[in-house]
Order: sequence, then C-alpha cells, then structure tokens
Amino acid sequence: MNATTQSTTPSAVDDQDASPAAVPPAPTFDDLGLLPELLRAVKDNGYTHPTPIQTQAIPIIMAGKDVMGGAQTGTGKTAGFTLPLLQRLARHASSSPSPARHPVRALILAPTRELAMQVHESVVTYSKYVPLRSVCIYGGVDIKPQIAELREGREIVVATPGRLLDHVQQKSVSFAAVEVLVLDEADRMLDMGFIPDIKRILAMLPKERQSLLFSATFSNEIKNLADSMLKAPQLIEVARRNAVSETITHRVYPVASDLKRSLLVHLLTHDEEKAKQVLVFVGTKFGASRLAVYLERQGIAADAIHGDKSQQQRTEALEGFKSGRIRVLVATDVAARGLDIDDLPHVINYELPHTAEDYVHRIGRTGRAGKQGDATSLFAPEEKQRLADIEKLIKRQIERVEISGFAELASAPPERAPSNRGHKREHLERAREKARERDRALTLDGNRPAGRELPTPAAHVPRLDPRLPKLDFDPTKPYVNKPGGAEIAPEKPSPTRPQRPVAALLGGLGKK
DNA sequence: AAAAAAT
Repeated sequence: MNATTQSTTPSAVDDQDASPAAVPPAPTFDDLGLLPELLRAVKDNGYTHPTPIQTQAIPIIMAGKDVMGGAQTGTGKTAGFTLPLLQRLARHASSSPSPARHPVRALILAPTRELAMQVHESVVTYSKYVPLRSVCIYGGVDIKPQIAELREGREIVVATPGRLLDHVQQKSVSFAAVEVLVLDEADRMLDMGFIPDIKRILAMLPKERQSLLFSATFSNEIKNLADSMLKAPQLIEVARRNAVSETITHRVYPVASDLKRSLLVHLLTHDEEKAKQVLVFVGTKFGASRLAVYLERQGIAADAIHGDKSQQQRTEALEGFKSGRIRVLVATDVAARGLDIDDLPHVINYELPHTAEDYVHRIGRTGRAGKQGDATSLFAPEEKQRLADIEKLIKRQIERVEISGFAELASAPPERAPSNRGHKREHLERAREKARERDRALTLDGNRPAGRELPTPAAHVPRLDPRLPKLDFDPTKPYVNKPGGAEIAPEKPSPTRPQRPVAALLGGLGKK
C-alpha cells in the first residue's frame, strides 16, 4: 500500500492519511515498554516495527486484561501474545535452579501439533534472555521425555488438549500456579470437537487468572465460550473477518477431474513461476498420499502431510519442505490453518475446499506480510458450486485460465471427457480406483447402497483397501467378535437374521 | 463433506 512511502527514518509520520495530526507516528518495538531482554530477542530476529495486532495487543495483555482476539495467522499474532506474556511472567521469574521454583505459570493451548510446535518455537525465540523455561506437549511422540521436562519445572506449557489431559491423569502436571491461559485458534478447536477437553482443563485452572482467546471467526459458540472463560475482555480485531490479502493473485484452471494430475504436473514443469516450491491442498488424506507418490514418480520431489501420518513423518515432511529438499508438499487441511512456512509464493488447490472459509485459510499460507502470492486452483466442472461460494465470500471474481488440451475437456460431459486422449494409463488407474471404491462399499458397508446393483462378477475384483488392517477371515461369512480378534462363527447363524455389517466389527475392534 | 486429536 504505502511501500513506496515507507521511510527509512522510522520516526517519520505516515502522511498518507487524510488527517495527519490525528495519526501517531508508526510505533517501534521500543515504544511498547517491553523489557530490554525481550527487545533484544526481538531485535535478534530482525524486527523493529510491530504489526498492527502487536501494537494493539501488547499493551493490553501487559496490563493483565483478558483478551478476545480476532486475527489470522501471518499477522504476527503469536508474537503479539508471546511477548507480553513473557513480560508478565518475567517480572517474578525465578532464576533458582530448583524445579520446585518453576511451576507452570502459563498454559497455551493449540488445536494441532504443528501449531503447538510453532507457538513453542516463538516462546523459545523470545525467552532467550529471560529465565523462563517452556515445553511443548503433544501426542504422537513418546510421553516420557515430556514427563521428565515437566518434572524439571517449566513455567510455560504449550500443548494440544489430548496429550495434556493424558499428563493430568498421570499427574505429571499441575495447574495450581497458572496465571495466564491462551486459547489459540479457538474456532478450530471447536470444529475439531475439542471443547469438552478445553472445558475440563478450564475447570482445573485457578479462577484468578488472565485469559486470552484467539479465533478467526466469531460464531455464537465462540461467543459462548468467551463468555464462560473471559472477564471483561478487550476486543482486538485487525484483519476483517474472512479478509483476503490484497497481494494474492487468484486463478482457476478449468479441467476435467481425471486430468487434474496431468495438469498439475504441466503447471509444475512448464510454468516458470511454479518452478519453485508449492504447497498443494487436496481433500482427503488418501488423496494426499496418492498424489505425492504420483508426483515422485514424475520426478518431482514431493511429500504428503496429513493426520494419518506418524508425527515423525509429519515433522519430516514439514522440515523437508522448509529446507527445500521437498519441492511440492501435498497437504490436507491439517496444514490449512496456522502452518507458518516462510515466503511461500504459491499455493495450489488441487481440489477446491468444501467450504469457502477453508479457501481463505488455505491461501492464507501465501501473500504474507505484503509479499506477492499466487493462489491457483484446479477447477473441475463438478466443483462449480464451491467456486461460486468462494467468489461470493472473497467478494471477487477469480480469473479463469484455460490451458489448451485441458480446458476443452472440462466443459465436456465428465463421462466422455477423457476418452481417446492418449491418457490410457490414467484411465486404467481411474478404473482401478473406481473398483477399489466399489470394493470398499461392499466389504465394509455390508449393506449395498439403496438402489445400487451388485457389480457383475467380472467387474468386481474382490480386494480390500490396503490401508485397512488385514482380515484373516472371510468378511462375507458370519463371525463372532472376541476380545483380541475376530473368528468365523462355529455355529450356523439363524438364516432369518441379517448379519451385522463388517464395518461394525472393525469399529468394535478399533475401540477395544 | 473432510480433517484434526490421547492411547
């Protein structure tokens, strides 16, 4: 916006505004009254000017007030609460080596492991010169080192709710001395059904404390949550809700869904701009893995990140991407919110997200902090409604870019579209996938979908989804459910009684 | 409609 007028003298008044007298000079971090130790850490990181949310939030949080914050990632929100939080704790920090002198004084809750790690990183960065220690608590990894760290004494705990409650049960953490609670991405927590966990944790905290709640949206549920946990909160809101960065160029490429893979490879290899790193969003976990493998086979360094991957795999994929070893990171919406990947120039939606709001979150990975960003979406005819919803939400028409050989097929009826186009291999793959889907429906659902005919034996290739645990019994035969495994029932079941679907068996085993 | 999170 005012990039050209951005003065080299930090104290210069921004005279772009209509009423210069009313506009204070752009604040620097020095103006915020932060401790020298914190300022030093900020400067080590190369920051001189706080973002708008930091300018607003830091004094309010330092004053000990409760906060309801509406800010998206990339606005400097994390430092906006980390710095004043450290400042408050540092005032009575204990430099004693005794663990007993380091009880948990601040609790920060985040919805995903990656987000928790990021917040923790920020805490570590800014607490460099103050005697405060922190730990990141999340699932999917060995719990013992976490217990050991908590035993040593940590003033600041950044955690995902599930594992934290695990620690509560094991009595490896005490909340008796908690002074500040931060709930980050509360809307996400709500979506993920974390609210019961959050309520349980809240009930264990001292009543006398400062609470900060951050959420990208303000639904009634969020407001209720805020009412139950905040006292006379100050409202901080920078970016307009669902605001989309102005520096992002949006594009959609019309294409038949069967050809999306080919188009993606085409874009990744032909478009000079996209010879760089790209984050690709897909709709399903399976789809993410499949696409990453496909890209690897095409000679493009790719990896997938999603919730069915082990924590180590997720960390590896993210590190690989950040280090540049991986060129294309294929992700589900695990990465849509909060994932902070610096200077990401391109985001591709391989599939349009189910809700328009998710589009905003996904493309929020690019065009950060005034940088130029590209949001490209592959747009199949059946996604028409989704695109309409997105355009309505972001209040702009997205440019259609038609690529010869792809766009024509997108306007043809989907069934006929890809035929005799020299994509036989893909066709085969597609057919195989269809067969797999059919198998899944048959073997796992037990009941045929209403009105759907059984495929003819020739078309029906009996094969179970390879991701599922191997069954050492015939799912079409009657069974009994025993602790430790399933067995074919020895006795003949009543012929009049319908069999329980296999899905019920698998579900039952999963819970045991 | 899909994904995320404790085992």
